[in-house]
Amino acid sequence: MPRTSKAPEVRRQELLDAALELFLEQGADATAVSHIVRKVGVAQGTFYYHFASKDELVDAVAERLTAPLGQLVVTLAADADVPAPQRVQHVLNAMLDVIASSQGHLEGLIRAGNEGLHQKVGDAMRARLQPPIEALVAQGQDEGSLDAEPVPETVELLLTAIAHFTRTQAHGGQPDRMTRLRQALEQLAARGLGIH
Amino acid sequence: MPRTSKAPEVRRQELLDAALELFLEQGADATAVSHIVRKVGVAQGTFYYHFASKDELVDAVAERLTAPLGQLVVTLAADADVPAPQRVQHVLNAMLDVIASSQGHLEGLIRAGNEGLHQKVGDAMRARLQPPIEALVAQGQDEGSLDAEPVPETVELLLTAIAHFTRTQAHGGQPDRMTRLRQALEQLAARGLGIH
Amino acid sequence: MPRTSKAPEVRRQELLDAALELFLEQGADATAVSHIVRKVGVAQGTFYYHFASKDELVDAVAERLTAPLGQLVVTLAADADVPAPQRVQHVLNAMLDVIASSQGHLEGLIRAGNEGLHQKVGDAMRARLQPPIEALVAQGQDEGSLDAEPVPETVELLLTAIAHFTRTQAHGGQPDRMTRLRQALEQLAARGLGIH
Amino acid sequence: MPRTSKAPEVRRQELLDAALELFLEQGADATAVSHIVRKVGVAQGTFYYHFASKDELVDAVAERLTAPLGQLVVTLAADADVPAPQRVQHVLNAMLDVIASSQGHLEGLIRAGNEGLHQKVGDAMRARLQPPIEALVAQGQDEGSLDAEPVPETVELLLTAIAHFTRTQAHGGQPDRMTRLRQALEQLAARGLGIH
DNA sequence: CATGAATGAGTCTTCATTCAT
DNA sequence: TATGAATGAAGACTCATTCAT
Repeated sequence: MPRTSKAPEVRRQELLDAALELFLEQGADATAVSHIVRKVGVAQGTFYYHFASKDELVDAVAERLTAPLGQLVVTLAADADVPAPQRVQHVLNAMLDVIASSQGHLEGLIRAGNEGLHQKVGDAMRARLQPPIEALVAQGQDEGSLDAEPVPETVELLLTAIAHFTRTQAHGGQPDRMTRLRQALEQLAARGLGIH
Repeated sequence: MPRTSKAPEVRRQELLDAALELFLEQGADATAVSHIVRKVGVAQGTFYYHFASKDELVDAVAERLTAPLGQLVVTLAADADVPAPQRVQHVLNAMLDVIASSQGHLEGLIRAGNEGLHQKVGDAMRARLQPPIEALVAQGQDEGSLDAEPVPETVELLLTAIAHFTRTQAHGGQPDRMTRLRQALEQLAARGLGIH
Repeated sequence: MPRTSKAPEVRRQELLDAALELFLEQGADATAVSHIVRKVGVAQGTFYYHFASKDELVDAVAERLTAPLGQLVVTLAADADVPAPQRVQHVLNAMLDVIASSQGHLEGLIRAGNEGLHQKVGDAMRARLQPPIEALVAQGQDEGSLDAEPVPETVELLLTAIAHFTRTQAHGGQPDRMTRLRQALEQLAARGLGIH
Repeated sequence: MPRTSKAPEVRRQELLDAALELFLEQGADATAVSHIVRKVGVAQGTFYYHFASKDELVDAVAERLTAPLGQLVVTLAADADVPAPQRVQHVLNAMLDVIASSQGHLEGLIRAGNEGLHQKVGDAMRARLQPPIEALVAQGQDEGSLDAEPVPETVELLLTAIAHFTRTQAHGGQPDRMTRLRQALEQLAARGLGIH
């Protein structure tokens, strides 16, 4: 009942935070708008002042989950000081490291009932990572330091392999299993991109 | 309201058929049990006489979608007359051919709201295809005609790449796009498995 | 469909009233939530805004049916100006009077299909009446003006006899039958408590 | 599918047995006809060949639960060799003994969801026990060895007290609690019937 | 006597969304 | 900006009962 007014971005942030937490705990489908507002301590209507629909919220959450890794990749992929083949390895290593250390979030993301969000995050991730990596590989291809024809599709396929790595990690893959999977992945990338 | 009795397998089949169709049209989540029975022309209770729950039905549908390709792969992968490396190519070709010609089903499968079924089919597919292909690759590895260490994980990753191919096809990928993707996939497989 | 907003207590009251009426008419089990909301003229969801479940509603109704008699007894049993034995008689008389004049409600309460509510009301009633009466009798016992060992259990049994009186009244017991039953009950109480 | 034909009474018995067991385990309301037939191993329709409705079955079960104690009481109450006041004590003792040793059945009977059956058994019990006991007390009253006016109603009230004893036992009353309750009950009966 | 597939009305409950204040 | 009561369609599932064989 105390009517607490806040700047729109702040409220939106609060709602986003609460939603993310709940989504990871119980799945996005299982999280009702009423849960979210209760957690934040605002009225049901308030939610719809800040988001047009629950769907918009889900998109925003997906976007947010995607940002950190995306930025990291962009940064590393653009590091002109490093030769393309090595840069690819750097990017790949960094990604796998981040993923390996994100089990917390990931576990929530793949829980039953979270298929929708899971898919959305996956798509957003792919869309975000494809361009910088593709550019990097294309450069290597041009220089002749890499050999991966056709470039876009090869990168695409490797990204799905990484997504699978992520999913496996999320499902609580055993350490040794993850190690072998990483080994397979790195080898597949190296061979697939013609890195020697 | 006229009471039409049929053998359980027949009714079950009818329900399965109707469900599959609706799932592909509007997604499994969006398809209510009531829709299915209406389509078949039986009472709601009849559904629950033949399936314990909607979930059981979804599983049955997933199983059904998965069976044909699964059997094909098993058959080809076991053809001892062909050397392992070639057999791998055969299997891969066959799979990609089947997928390329299945756009109808696939399109429905990946529609928004079908994430659950999509996931289930994907999992079932992976579970089904992994063993025969893994065995085949392992044999090649033993013979020295292939080089893919570690075998299981490498196969795993290639299967996810195939899944991505499937998804892309499902999303109505343009012919030239599909061609390049197929090219990339075949090259990735060949290199990843050490086929020369 | 015109949207009429009311204070929660008011709406809750309306729903409670409607529910009570329907429960008495057709039994709580036979009364669907849909009946109640139809009667009040609100949407189904409105019910669940005010009550967490049908069960909570039933409890609230039971509580409500139980309150008046409970308060009366508490008041009379605490009247220190009257000697314990007489006070017991007062209390007993008052209870039987109230019961005798409540046929309307009672009849509905014991109808077939209302066993659940009936039981709940009975239990609530016992829980409510036992303490004040037990205290009263214990006091008489201490003073030596009553003789009822063991006190709690004796009171308990007498309360069940009263419950039976209530049930009989509810079942439309004939006046002369009720008279004799009351006579038997008063005598049983007097003798059982050692009142001379 | 093997069509096993049996004498009607036998089948009825089987169904009755299964039903009783299930009722005590999970409550009569919670026990579907389908559960019962499954347990017996017959088809759904078979049930309706032997019972007109589920309700009739419930009645039959109630009747059956009621029989043993009923016969015992009839026998004891008619034992002309014993003076009425003592016979009353015998009957009371026997009843309480039986009840005290029947916890198994009783527990099931009062479980949540069994209110209907519970009520029915209670009513059947009262109807069965009232006549012989009333006759016995009336005889004592005529002889002048008892003093309980009015007889029928006094007996009625005592029977409800016994029912309460039963319920308490069923609810798993602690031994000392049961002892006190029994003491209170015996005293109430003795005093109420004017036995010295 | 028995089968068992079919019926269909009915249950409680959930939840994204709206709107008057 | 915010409130919060109200909406209403929709959902999965249960179960006593029937009936053609």
